[in-house]
Amino acid sequence: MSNIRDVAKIAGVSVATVSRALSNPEKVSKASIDKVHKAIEQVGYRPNMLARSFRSAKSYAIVVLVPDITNPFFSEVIRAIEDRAQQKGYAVLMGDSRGQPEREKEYIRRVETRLADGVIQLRPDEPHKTNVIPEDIAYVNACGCETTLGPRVRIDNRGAAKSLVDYLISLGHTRIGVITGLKDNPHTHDRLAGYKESLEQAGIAFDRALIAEGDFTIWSGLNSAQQFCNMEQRPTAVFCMNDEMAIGAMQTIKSHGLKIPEDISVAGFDDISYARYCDPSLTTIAQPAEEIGKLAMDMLLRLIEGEPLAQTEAVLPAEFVIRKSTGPCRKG
Amino acid sequence: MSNIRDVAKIAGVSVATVSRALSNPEKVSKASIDKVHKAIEQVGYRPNMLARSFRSAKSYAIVVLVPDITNPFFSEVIRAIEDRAQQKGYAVLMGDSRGQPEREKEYIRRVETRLADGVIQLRPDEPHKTNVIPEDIAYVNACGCETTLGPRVRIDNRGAAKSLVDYLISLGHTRIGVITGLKDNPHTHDRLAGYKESLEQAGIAFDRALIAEGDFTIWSGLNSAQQFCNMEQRPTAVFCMNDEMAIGAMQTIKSHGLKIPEDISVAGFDDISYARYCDPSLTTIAQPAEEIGKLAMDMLLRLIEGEPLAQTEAVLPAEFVIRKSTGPCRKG
DNA sequence: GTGGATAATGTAATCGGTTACAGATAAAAA
DNA sequence: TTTTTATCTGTAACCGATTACATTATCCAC
Repeated sequence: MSNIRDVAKIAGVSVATVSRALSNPEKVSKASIDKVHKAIEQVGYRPNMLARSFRSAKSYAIVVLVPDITNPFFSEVIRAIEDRAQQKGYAVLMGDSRGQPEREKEYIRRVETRLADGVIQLRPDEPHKTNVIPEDIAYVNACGCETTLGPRVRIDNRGAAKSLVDYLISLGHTRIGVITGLKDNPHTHDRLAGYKESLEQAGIAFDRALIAEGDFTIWSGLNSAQQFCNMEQRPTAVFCMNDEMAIGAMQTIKSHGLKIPEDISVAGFDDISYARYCDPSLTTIAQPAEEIGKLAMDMLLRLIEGEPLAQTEAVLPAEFVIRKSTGPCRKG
Repeated sequence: MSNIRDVAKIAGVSVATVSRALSNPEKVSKASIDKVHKAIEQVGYRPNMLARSFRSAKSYAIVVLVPDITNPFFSEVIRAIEDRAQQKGYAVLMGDSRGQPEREKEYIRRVETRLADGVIQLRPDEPHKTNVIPEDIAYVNACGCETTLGPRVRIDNRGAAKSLVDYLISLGHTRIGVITGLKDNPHTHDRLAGYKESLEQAGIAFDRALIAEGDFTIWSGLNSAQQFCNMEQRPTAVFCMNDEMAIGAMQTIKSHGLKIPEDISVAGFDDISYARYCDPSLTTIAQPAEEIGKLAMDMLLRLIEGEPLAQTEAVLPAEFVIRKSTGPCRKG
């Protein structure tokens, strides 16, 4: 492997000139630049970026901490982050924590040990209580909630949930079931607040029996819907806190011989790509995954560069997408 | 930021002792180790891994080159790769090329410039013709085909496709449509070969009109199925070369008022998680994503360590999963 | 007590870049 | 011509670890 000194020797200039020819060409004469490039060509020189990073004390890499990369919503956000990062010359380290605090810690350690310059977290919570992110590392939460601390990008979960439930109520539904995420997940909290707000505004009493706890997996949607289907007085609509659970719920509902939306309306949250293609297509809240990722990356870059943030919180608009899985209440 | 010299000073030992206490504790006395740890605690020292990587000329990172991270099959493989990498102390750099050769090149450059120690490619082709991967970099293809060069992990695409078509034929189908991937994709080639082999063995003539070219997206499945539904003599079964296209095709077929599998059977490939939950659930070939990822990572590690590979090609078994989207031919 | 082996430690070179500083050259101004 | 200024280049220190090599301390055998 050839290094900068080899190139300098061949080109007949000093290492400083080679270095400058590559990173500050405006400080070097055209003649030298030509000689340097010719020499680089000749020996097949590739600068050792590890050395450069080491010297400049910047790794030009960031960590994306995500609970589960196979979740399509997360992978869309990651793609957007990666896109922006690549534009700015940064690499993205995958940090699939699988919900395990130790793994999360491991990745945060990468930042502390200078292998990455910052972290974007794709989880609504603050890092696990035992893994408080050190004050001095650059950090942005890209899946924030109302209660999330630190710089964050989020949508108005409560408002989005409310508008969705408002719509169901406008269709005549009064018994509206909910399949939530895990109880202590802030998204669950915010979206449930929107649900309650909507009911209250419409003068409909809150019924604990209509709340089923899921965990954002298809599987939990399947199970929770079971519970609704077996009730003597079934809900006429079900609001699922993500699309995966809605897809699972639809499966269960159909297997009970019930029709969607005639017997039960179903709505989801996120607008993953399958939402459009399931049967029936799913009414849902479209999160702007692309913008979330881009904006989070931009904020993190500012933090890394030490520039002040224009805003520590960005609330992006979510779009309400009406498809075929919701319809008028038949039972009046 | 404190460095190893600060720690040495506080602990009252030399930097060499501190370094050894951390990486070769068996060479240091217990007394020194204690002093070092106490000092580390005191100043909040975190070793600069960038310096370590630089010195040891290893980045302990690998690049995963993937055409599209939002593809659920890829993200499962990536998760497995990441899992193994983390176990072995390696980081995974996301390389979402979005099919663009320049981006792919950019990521390969990261390896050449020592920012990563190797590459795992999740695309059946060799790197784009213009981006030949240099001989001297550690490289494994995790989505290989019969024609893939270099170390590779793959399934028997041809055999899997054949067994699937064999099954359709055993159900009485003789007009079996195919929605392929892009024409020049090696997977398309291998799977089509399996299809033809099966037909030939059953004495069924190959009919060009039953082949529709897709591109592995849901959207292309939707469109290609359109073509089949409009034929005067429709196929009674459709083999889609991945699950996304099958999901799209089912959508189109149902929208034409046709029943699956009564009027048309549909089969996919990959067994992504939605295959089980779409309506009807999808008959498909389950690729062992987990094993593919793990094995590819293990092979790459051997290459990085300079150990010889036991085998340059690993062919893993694929499982044939029969669900509800396929049934006996009614017209037969 | 002496010699030799073993264990523990320290000094300083080293990895491959970047960059402060100084020196050289050339062009412009006096 | 001399001075000033701008442009270009080179020397060498530096980043923070690892590690070869040298040194010292410790222990055991004879």
